Amino acid sequence: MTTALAGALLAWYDRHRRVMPWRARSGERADPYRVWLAEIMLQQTTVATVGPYFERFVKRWPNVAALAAAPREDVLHAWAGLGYYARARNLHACAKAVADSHGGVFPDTEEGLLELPGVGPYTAAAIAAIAFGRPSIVIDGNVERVMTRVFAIDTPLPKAKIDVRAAMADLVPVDRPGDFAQATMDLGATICSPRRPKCMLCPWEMACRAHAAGEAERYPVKLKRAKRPLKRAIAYVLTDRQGAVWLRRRADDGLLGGMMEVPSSEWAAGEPSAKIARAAAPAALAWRELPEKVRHGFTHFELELTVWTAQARRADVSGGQWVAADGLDAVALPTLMRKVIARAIARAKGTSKKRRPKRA
DNA sequence: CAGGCGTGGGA
DNA sequence: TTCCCAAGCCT
Repeated sequence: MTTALAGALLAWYDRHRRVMPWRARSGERADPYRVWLAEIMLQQTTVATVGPYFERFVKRWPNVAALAAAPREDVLHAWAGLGYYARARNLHACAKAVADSHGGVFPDTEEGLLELPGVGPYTAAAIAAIAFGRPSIVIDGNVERVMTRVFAIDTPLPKAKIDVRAAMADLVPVDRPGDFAQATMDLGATICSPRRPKCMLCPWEMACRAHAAGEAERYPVKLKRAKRPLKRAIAYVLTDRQGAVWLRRRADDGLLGGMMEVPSSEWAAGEPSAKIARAAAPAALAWRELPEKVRHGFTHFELELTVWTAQARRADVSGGQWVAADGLDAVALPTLMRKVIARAIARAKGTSKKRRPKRA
């Protein structure tokens, strides 16, 4: 059964369907591998950002078997810059699980999908609906916003998800669950936006209780977030005579897990003392401090790195690896580390004459 | 279960 | 500048 509400949304979706590389054309069956890959990439990440990454991944690894057979380092490297690197580690683990334990075929139920690494409640429901036509209830941030507005749900997030799920129970049309899922997310992304929602264009305008009360923007109700603390540290960029940079791999768990880095002192609240800076340096060398610091925002804190550079011989350090300047694009460097290295190399070449406005 | 976990863009 | 956010998952 399709309710009037769902019908109106699907009609809107049919008129405004957005073309995206991971989306099946109207009437065509979606490829579970592409749906899965896109859903993982889209977690907390914008469509615009994901686009080029998705294209590169499917071109290089056209199916789950190919991805499972790839060295993990290649996957991490291809993911570099996209953020939330646990996704990349889980992506590879998931591909191997599907290839090794499921005969190369994705589970076609919500419960089965939920067992896979990196696949949580949202992603399992989304794949089940979009790739397999299961009538699952798909709730992401967009859907939360849409539904808390339509039904005027005042419960603060994340608790509101319970109420949203209940409100949606009779809403999912069994004949087009995948389209319905994508339609509710598209509605949230394009019409029912966090600020200044375009209610006059919304297929649910007449039904929306928040809009009727003139307070759509008040939903969803959420608690205020604390301000992000600032941490500081020294980052050490060692180069050899040929310009190769000394890198090492971060531990597999935690921040930027499994990715490459330049060494740094402990990331802490205060300004690192000269003593700490020397003690944390990977070798006793003629270090030079760059005048411009590197700032980088993480989800829960802001980081300010002071960059120290030095020229070294390979015998000065052990462990890690030396990567030639023209090979840096070929390793799994997160954006933060690319910024630091770029700053150091620009400085070494004397090309960092970045003009900045004078400050009082 | 609250907090850890990236990044880039828009207001 | 600063804040918020964007198709969440894991522990």
